[in-house]
Parts: sequence; C-alpha cells; structure tokens
Amino acid sequence: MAVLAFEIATHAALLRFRAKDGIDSVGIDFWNMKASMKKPKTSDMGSVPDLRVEGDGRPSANVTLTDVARVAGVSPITVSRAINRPDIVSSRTLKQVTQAIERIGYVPNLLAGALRSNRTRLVAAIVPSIGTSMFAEAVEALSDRLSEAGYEVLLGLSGFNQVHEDEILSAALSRKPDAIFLTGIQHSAWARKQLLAARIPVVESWDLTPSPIDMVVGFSHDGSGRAAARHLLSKGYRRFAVIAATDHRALQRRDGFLAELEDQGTKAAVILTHTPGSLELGRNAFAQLLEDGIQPEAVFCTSDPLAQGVIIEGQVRGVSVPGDIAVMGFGDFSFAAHIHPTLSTVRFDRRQIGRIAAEAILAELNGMPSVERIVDIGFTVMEREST
Amino acid sequence: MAVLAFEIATHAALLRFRAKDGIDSVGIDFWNMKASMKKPKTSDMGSVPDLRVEGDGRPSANVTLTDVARVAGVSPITVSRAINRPDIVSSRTLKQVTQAIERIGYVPNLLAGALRSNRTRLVAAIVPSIGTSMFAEAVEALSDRLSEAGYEVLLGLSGFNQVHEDEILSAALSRKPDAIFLTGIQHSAWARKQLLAARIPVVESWDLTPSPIDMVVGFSHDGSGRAAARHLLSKGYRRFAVIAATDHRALQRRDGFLAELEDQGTKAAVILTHTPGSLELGRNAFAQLLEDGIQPEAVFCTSDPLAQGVIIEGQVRGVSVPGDIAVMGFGDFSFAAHIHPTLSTVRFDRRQIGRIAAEAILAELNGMPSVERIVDIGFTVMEREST
DNA sequence: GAATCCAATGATAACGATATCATTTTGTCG
DNA sequence: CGACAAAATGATATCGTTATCATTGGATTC
Repeated sequence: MAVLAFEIATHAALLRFRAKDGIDSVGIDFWNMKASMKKPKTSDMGSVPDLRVEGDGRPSANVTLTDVARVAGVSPITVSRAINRPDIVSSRTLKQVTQAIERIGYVPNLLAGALRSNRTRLVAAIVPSIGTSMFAEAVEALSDRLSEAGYEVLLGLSGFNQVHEDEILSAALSRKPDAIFLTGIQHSAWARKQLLAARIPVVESWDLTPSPIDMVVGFSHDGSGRAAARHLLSKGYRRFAVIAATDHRALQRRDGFLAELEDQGTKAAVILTHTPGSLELGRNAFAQLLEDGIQPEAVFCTSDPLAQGVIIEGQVRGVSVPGDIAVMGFGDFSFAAHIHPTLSTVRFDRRQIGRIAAEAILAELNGMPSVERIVDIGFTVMEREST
Repeated sequence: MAVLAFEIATHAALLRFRAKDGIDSVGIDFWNMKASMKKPKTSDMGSVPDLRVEGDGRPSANVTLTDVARVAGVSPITVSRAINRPDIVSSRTLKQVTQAIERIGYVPNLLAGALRSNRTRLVAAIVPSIGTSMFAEAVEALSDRLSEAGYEVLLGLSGFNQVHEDEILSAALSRKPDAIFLTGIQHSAWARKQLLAARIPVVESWDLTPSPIDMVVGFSHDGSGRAAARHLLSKGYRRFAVIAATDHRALQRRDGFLAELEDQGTKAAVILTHTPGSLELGRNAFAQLLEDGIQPEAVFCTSDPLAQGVIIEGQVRGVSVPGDIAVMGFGDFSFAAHIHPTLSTVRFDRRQIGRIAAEAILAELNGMPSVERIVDIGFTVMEREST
C-alpha cells in the first residue's frame, strides 16, 4: 500500500499545487528566486524572469523542469524529486518549487522521464471493440483502477480481426507500455513472440488457458455453454436451438452447449449469425428459425442482445416466452434483469475482469507478483422468467 | 493524401517487413539471416556484433536503432529514414535495414522519437464513460480513423465528474498528445487555460458553442428537445411527461422540450433520474409517474434506454404503447428500430462525431486546418411505432 | 568534360527528464 | 562541542530517437 501511495504522487502532487494557489504562501524567499535569474532591481516579490508568457507572438518554447529549477533557485533534480517524491524534499524547498511550477505553468513531460527511467506508466488495452458494453466495461474498470495508481490506458481496437490485432499490438509496443491487457488467448505466433520479448506483464482475458503468455483472467466459455444446457435440461426442455455469433468465444459457448446436450443424448439446431450479436440479429435469426419450421422448446443465445431479439420477435409473432418457448441469453447485460419477461442468462462479471487485471498488473509492476497466473472468475446461471 | 501516406509509414513499414517473411524473397540472403544467428564464422556481411539474443538468461538490454544500424552496416539516421520515409532511401539500403530489423527483432521506441521530434502521434480522448454505447461509439470511430493515420488514442475516463476531468486532463497533457478530444463544452477555467497553453488541436464534442476552445463537433440539445416536442405535438398529443437523466446535456434536452411546449402554451410533468439513463431507471421512473397519478399522453425520455424501460414497464402494467401512451426516446440506439413497438427517437450520428473530430485533428496536424471550427452534425426525428 | 544538381547518406547535437554517485547541510548524542 | 549519521541537495551522464547541417557520388546538362 505504501508503494501505491508513491505511485500517484506525480499527478496528485501537481493537482495539489494547483489547489494551493494563493493559500498558505508562508513568506518564502521570493527575492531569491529571481536573484539568480538576472538583475534583481526592485526587490519586491515575483517579477517573473524571462518568462515566455503565453499568448506572445513567438512560438514560445516549452517550459521545462530546468526552468522551474531556475525560478525556484534549486537544481533540476531537486525539482524532479519535489514532484515525484515530495516526501524526501524539505518542506521549504517543496514550497518554492510548488510556487515556481504554478507561476510559470509547468507541465511535466512524461515522455522524457519515461525514456530515461524506462517506465511509461502506460498500459495498453487491446480489445475487439468498445461499441458494445461487453468489453467496454472491462476496459472501464481497468482504466479506473489504473488511473487511481497513476497509470493511463492506451486504447487499441482490433475489430475482431487478428491481422489488425497484430498491427495494433505493434503500434502499442512501440510506445513501450509498462504492461498489456489483451482480449482472448488466441494470438498470432508473431504476437506471442513480441509480447515475450517485451518482457512486461501481459494479461490475457475473457478466456482461460493452462499456458498463458504471462497471466490470464477469464472464465470457461465451454463450461458456461454446458451450464446453460444443464439449466435448460433441468427445467425439462428437450428440443433445442442455438443462436450463435461467430466469434471464437461465442462458438465455444455453442460447442459447450452442444457437447452437454450430446452427453444427454440430445441435439440442437444451430443458427449462426454475426459478431457482435445484437437485438436485430437475434430477431432475424429467430425469424429464420421459425420459417425453417424448426420448433424448439428452448433457445440458447450466445449473448443477451440476441436473446432479447428472440423475445421481441416472439412478441411480434405471437410466440410467448416462456410459454411457447424458453429463451436463455449470456452475459447478464444490464437490461437482462429488467426486460419482460426477465431474461435467464449466464452471468459473469465483466468489470471484475478489468479490476483483477489491473490489480495483477499493479502488483507485478510493484515487484510483488501474485502467485496466481490464472484467475478463473467463474460464472453463474441466472434463472429468471424467460426459462 | 500524400502526406497521410507518409504518416502511416512507421507501422505499416514494420508490418510489411513481417509480412514479407518467407514470401517474395527476391533472392535475398536467407542463408545470411540464420548463418549469423549463431556461429558467425564466415565473414560475410553482417555478422551480428554483440547481439543480445532473446531468451538468454541476463536481462537483455533493449535492441535499439543503433543496433540495427550496426547490423545493416549503415548509420543510425539512415535506419530512421528507412523506417519513417522509406521512399527517400535506396532500395538496397532499405532491404538491408529491413532484414536487420527482422533479424534482431527491433521494436522502435516511439518515446524517444517523440521526445526529439515533439510529435507523439498520440491523441487523448476524454469522455465520461465508455460503459454505454453513447460515447463509446464516438471514441471507437475516432480511434479507427486515427489509427489508420498512424495515431493512437490515450483513453481518459472522467466519470461525469469535473474535478476528475481536470485530473485526467492533467495526466493526459503530461504525455504531450498531439491533439485532444473532449466531451462537452463545459470545462473548468484551469482546464481551458491548460488546453490553450498546450497549443494543440482541441476538439470539444457532443454540444455546440459559438466560442469553442479550438474546434467543436456536436449538435443542439436544446434543439433536439424542441424537435421532439414538435413531433409529439404534431401527432396530436397534449399531455406530456419528461423522464430525464441529470447530466448537463440531458437537462438541456429536457429544457428544450419544455421550452417548446411552453411556446405552445403547454407544460409537462418532469421526473429526474440518474445518469447514465438505463432501462431499469426508465422502468422505475415510469412506475413512479403512474403511481403519482400522472397520466400523460406522451412521454419524452432523454435517452433510448429510458424509453425502452417505459415501454417495458408499460407492458408489465398493461399500458400499451402507443395505444395508451406514446413514448419517445433520444439517441437512436441500435435497438431502437428493432424493439416492439419500434421506438420513435431523435437520431444523431455518434460515430460521425468521432469521425469528423478525427478528420479535423488530422487536417490540423497536417497543416491544412479546415475552415470550419464549429461543426453541427444535426439530428433527425425518427418517427416510428411508439408515437 | 566541367559544371550543376539531386539523391543518398552521414556526423553531431539535442529533446527533457531521471539514475547514479557525490557532496553539503542538518540533527543527534555522548 | 566535536563526531558521526541522516537528510537534503547537487553534478553528471544518459535514455533512443530525430532535426539540422554537411558530405558524397552519380546522373544530367550543355
């Protein structure tokens, strides 16, 4: 915990500086500040020396840490310390530096510091998309936790496309992130090689594997498909259909579902649609199912929006849920518990994936790697009205 | 366009290198490549000097551009050119460099380049949240376009909280992004000052203002609220209610709606709920409305999820839409056209906000700033079954 | 064949911070 | 009060690139 406290010092300190403005200026050697600068004629406080005032004509050079040092009358390294480790600087010096920063409007250049220290405080998050809450919530949780600790998230969107993932990864690695968050466990050989060569914490997510590149946080899609099947079987349904998106994980859920049925000597009609699953696609798929003359007692959809589509298409066609047909979704999206009928689904905690990934990354970066390289966040079947 | 082509050279070039592997090997020294990998007996060109082979025990130092230069037998600056401006390097040199990069597994350090060149190829995007598709889609469109041009997105989540926005902004600016994408037009005085001082393109979004910090891409929330009111009035409804989230923009839509009604001599009951609006909150709000004995003919919700909640709560309570009550949403979320009844709403193109912002940023960074500092993307009333 | 130009390459310094080691100041204790 | 440890500060070198200016060599021109 002590370590974490230090982590946030950089930004926190600067923000504090801002807050303090005007307050608590306890008579510090203002004369001193400019004395070193040029000719200290009038010895009143604070005639800003050679300050490139914003708004002047010329393209004002950047205000650097060295400028702050000059104004504060200390060495650059002391300014660096005042910003990053305020606890090891005398309070008098800290005050001078603080005021100097405020006065000349210094904004630290993390680029330079990162180059020298080899720590960027940047974590790359590569996900297929954030257009649906599926991955977005995990990224949000990741970002929230990391930003508390003074890290930022570099966002990479791969669009469910492995070639693109490699490109995004390449771009991300060039920025030397301190860690990487990835979606899925299927990565190109090239990607794996690059990730290993980068020698940084890597968290794969959403899925499980006995051999992660580094760490993995996820759950079993095969298992959740099976659990869905068991739930429906236990409710007495015997004729099944599956509406599945075509991404890797949705197909795994479908396969798990089918495998469990097969273990019980049953089968299911399968309709494939696109990724990401949506209400519209669910409606279309269900319509097709009905028009194909398939009359299942229960439909398992690889995501909640698809299931919602089935329910709505049913409403429109006079097929009642669960009266005529049971519907089960996956994901426990925020609407699932509140639509009508409420949707039975398989719940897993998207935000937890991001949170745990963040914690694992932070732990690793603080030199206290967690023992768990493989974290199974599990899932729960949520029985609701639709089944 | 030519300029843009250059922009993507960095990553594109590297990826091409990889793609070429094995294929289209135009009589290049393959033997050479692996010969030198281990025992460099033969003194043919490029016997790799002091190469830290990945996988050795010691914490291998980074492979730098200088290492590539040594292996390729050229100067570092030539390697830099081969990567960034392959067109101005001889094809022979390019090939050598390409192979050297491939051979020693060089990953460029954008940090160092950015520090020197003062161009990070980073764009910070600061939005309240990506948990709902509202902002996520805009960010996605922004990221997609920017990544085509060789830029990456630094994600900042402010959580609908201005203090937090300042912190996030501070952190983002320290990374010296080449441009910034912001949500909304309300920013603290400190934020405005910092943004101006940064002297980079700034795009505010989702809203309009005659005096943007730099550029603004959005539409009128007051106007869309008014348009919703006009639509409902034109359909003959006369008793209204509004269910509104409490963020700034939702309240503006509410106010626009009420103002238009007032112009027509009408009023509306208002129920406030939370931000972001959700199906659940919509249900609750509508339930409260009914329990309060309010019996409007039409309800305007400041977002589609709220409206969907109203429809569902209606279903459950036997209040039919639009038979007993008309419902209008806002945003034209992807489900709006596909629920039952289909949802009348005010449509605006979230992705277009991101796209236009990206184009504006790229234009500005390429020294060809667009004349338009204020882009109104407009909105459209979508009349569907629910009204 | 000399003059000229352009394409290709190189040498050097610099971007702005921090790691490392060195030094000065302050505080403590007998 | 002097000795010594601890706290505070400083000097210097360096991270890995690219900006800038300089140089080379071959092609083009008349």
